[in-house]
Amino acid sequence: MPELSPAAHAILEVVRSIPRGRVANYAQIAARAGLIGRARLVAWALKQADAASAVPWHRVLRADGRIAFPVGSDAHALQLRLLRRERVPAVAGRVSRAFFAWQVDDLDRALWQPPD
DNA sequence: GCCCTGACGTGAA
DNA sequence: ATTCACGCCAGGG
Repeated sequence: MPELSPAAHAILEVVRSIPRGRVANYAQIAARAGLIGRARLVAWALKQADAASAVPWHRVLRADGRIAFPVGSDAHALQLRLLRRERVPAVAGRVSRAFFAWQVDDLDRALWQPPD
C-alpha cells in the first residue's frame, strides 16, 4: 500500500492489538494511538488499510456498540458475520460494553501511562 | 482558500 | 430514545 502517515500506522497497530472475540470503538483506538479526539482519522486509516494489510477491522465499532456501516449494506452484513464468527453477540443491533477490549478506567490509565 | 463530505464522538436539549 | 450542534481533520471539487 502507498505511504500512510505515521499516525495511520500507529492506528493500525492498535487495531491489530485488539484480541480476538473483543471489540473497540474509534475513540479508544485513537486515544491509545496517542491521537485523542481523532476518531475520524481512525475511520480514514481503516478505509485505506482494509485490502492492503491484515487488520481485524471488523472489531472496530462505534461508541454506542453499533456497526458503523448502514444497516442493510453489504459491509454491515459482512462485519456482523465476522463478529459472529468470533462469538461476539450483537443484541438489538449493538454489542454489549462487556465485549469492549478496553474499559473506560483502563483507558483513563492508558492516557497517563502507555499500555503494557 | 472555501465548502462539503465522512466506517466518529460528546454534550445538551 | 432522538435529534442537534459542534469539534475534529484528511480529501476532493
